[in-house]
Amino acid sequence: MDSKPPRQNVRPVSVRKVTSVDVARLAGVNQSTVSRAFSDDRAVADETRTRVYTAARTLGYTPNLLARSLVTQRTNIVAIVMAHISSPYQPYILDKFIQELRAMGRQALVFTAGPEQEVDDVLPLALQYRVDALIVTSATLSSAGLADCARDGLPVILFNRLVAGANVSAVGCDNVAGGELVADYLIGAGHHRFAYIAGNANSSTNREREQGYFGALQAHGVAAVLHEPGEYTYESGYRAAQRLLGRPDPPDALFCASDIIALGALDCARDCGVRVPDDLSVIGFDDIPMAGWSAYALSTVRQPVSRMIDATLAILARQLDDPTAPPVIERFPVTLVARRSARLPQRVEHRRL
Amino acid sequence: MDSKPPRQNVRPVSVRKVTSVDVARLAGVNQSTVSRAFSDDRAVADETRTRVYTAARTLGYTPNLLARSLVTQRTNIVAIVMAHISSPYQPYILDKFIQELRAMGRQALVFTAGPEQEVDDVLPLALQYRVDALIVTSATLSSAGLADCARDGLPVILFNRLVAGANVSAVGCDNVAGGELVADYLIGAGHHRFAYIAGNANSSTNREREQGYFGALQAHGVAAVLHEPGEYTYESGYRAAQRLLGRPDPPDALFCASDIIALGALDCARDCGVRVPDDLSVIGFDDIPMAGWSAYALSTVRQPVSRMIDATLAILARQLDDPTAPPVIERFPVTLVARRSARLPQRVEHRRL
DNA sequence: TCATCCGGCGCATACGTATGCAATGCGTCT
DNA sequence: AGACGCATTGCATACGTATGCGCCGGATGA
Repeated sequence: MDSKPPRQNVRPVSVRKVTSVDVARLAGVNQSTVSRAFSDDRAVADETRTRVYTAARTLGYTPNLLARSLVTQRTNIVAIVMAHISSPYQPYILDKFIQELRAMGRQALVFTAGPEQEVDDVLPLALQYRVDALIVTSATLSSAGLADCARDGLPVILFNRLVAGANVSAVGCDNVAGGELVADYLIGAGHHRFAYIAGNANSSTNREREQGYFGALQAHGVAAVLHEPGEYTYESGYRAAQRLLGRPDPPDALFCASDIIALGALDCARDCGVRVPDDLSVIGFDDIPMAGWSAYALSTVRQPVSRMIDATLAILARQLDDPTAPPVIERFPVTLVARRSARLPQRVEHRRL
Repeated sequence: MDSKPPRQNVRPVSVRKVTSVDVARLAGVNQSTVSRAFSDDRAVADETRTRVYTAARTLGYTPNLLARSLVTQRTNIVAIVMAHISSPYQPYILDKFIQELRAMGRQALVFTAGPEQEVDDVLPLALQYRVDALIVTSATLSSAGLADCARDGLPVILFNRLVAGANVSAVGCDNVAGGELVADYLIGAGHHRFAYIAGNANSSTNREREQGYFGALQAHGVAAVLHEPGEYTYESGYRAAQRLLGRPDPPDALFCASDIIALGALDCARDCGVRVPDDLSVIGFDDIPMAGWSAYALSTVRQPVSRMIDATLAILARQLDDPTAPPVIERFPVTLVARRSARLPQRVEHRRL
């Protein structure tokens, strides 16, 4: 009775394409009923539902989310655009995002911007897949593409980044306050010769941390501060520290734009025979896991990453729910985690005596 | 003349859904021509093509890859299933995979298996999105789901993992030889009391490395070897080292199943006042970037990661090209990178004298 | 000059699912 | 008893693109 054309498939391997129609036929129902049974539509009798499920199981049916997305106009896919994942702060964030998104029933399509690549280069790719939203962790100062996306109703959320002009949501920490915290701490510890190793110059995080640090130092009457350019890598931190420590007038207090930079600086100090924190205090930013390792015991500024990620996803959910919701900018407070890479401020030492 | 029902959209925000039909209308051609113009089908005149392109640009048209995938039966999406990305060896791999996949014109849908989650749990999700292939980096000994996938013609490639029984492709390094290398090296350095800190017990990498290490030691007549269970984390390595160094008969040679474990062990030794490598030699596996940092200078076994990833993608391309291609298993040789965390073998020391 | 061929394009249909609407059957209320 | 409401299901169509087939016109060959 099966009058299908013989030998349609050339290859013996089962090119199995079980559709809801097949399931419907086996279960003796209409395709629409199968669809309803699988989209937890309550309007289907329990008895029918189980019949559909067993039929689906015997056939090995899996709903095709692409087809579903085509009609529902929702892919349940969120694009995550990052810079190099390699930098050790990113993977933790990425991991958490993926886990949480899955708990929300969404998947993550991950895009990494190459070394010289801008966000705008990978944006078209993401749009082609009709992702529901965009989470951007990549460092960019401005992006016409992002603004376009937001204007078209596609939720865009910047994580730990700020894009000038674009009317998009953003979640970050108070980088300026973090820089100020570090300055106060170092001054309180009685330091006199200050230095800063920068992260990527075109990133908002670097700019803000630098601004807070320099501003607070100036407020305390410190005029001259050494400034070394750099990027967010271990090697960059190492080399910048080499330049600083090789000077005739090396600093005794060093703030690094991120922990990974600070670790490089610490290793350089170690290799140069500079004692930490006796000769040099070093403070980082981010509080990555390695900062707590006893080889470094890096004093650093901690951001509430978990809360920031939760906030990001909350905004995401809201925007997905109501595309007309206005963009939100949330900043979280930071705290200074004192470990052993920086001298303790005087007042703390007094208290200890 | 436009007789569309008025006020279809409630919200003022442009719910722009520009389709190829819209572009076709503006360009004065048929929809199929637009499709051809965008799928580099040569059967379209240059003049027409540019007309289509300009029309698309003015409308802000972006091809809908979901719809395309529905008919072409190809999504150009590859699923990458990982364990925790947090472990510092994974991000580098992930980053490289994503970059290379994009160079191939494919995107990565990343799934992370939770702590207690098996690959089989996330597999259905991946299948629903009709991914073209599956790259699995997660640690699993056996998986019925993977075998099913492979049987259904979906290319599955295991990276640095081996799944018993499943007839799937795999790329890895020679973990057994690596373990042997370490054993020979430590014996050559004149050590007598050996220990091993294991990674996750149910991972093939751990089993193989352990097997090579213990086997070579036995071949050299070493009978008793301390064995500490553990998992692939810094903390686990730290605690295992604590247990080992707290013994009345602590080891003087330690092989850790991975670098991240070794770093924990090194920090524990540092905190315990055990000198490395004078009192204790430590060797890891993987050669993650941190192994080269001067705070650790970890001697370790290096795998040719780049070549392994390239091989993986080559297999992928082949299997996508011809689904009937048989599964391949490739193993790459490893090398021992001698740094300063382990005593040098005697013969080298002799040569130095 | 006519037959042939081919590049270029339109027409129609398929991909797999969701969903509004209608139809059916059953229970309940007046 | 008749009307009405509700639950359940089928029917038909839409989502946006790719592609086989056919048509047309111009170029080429004899």
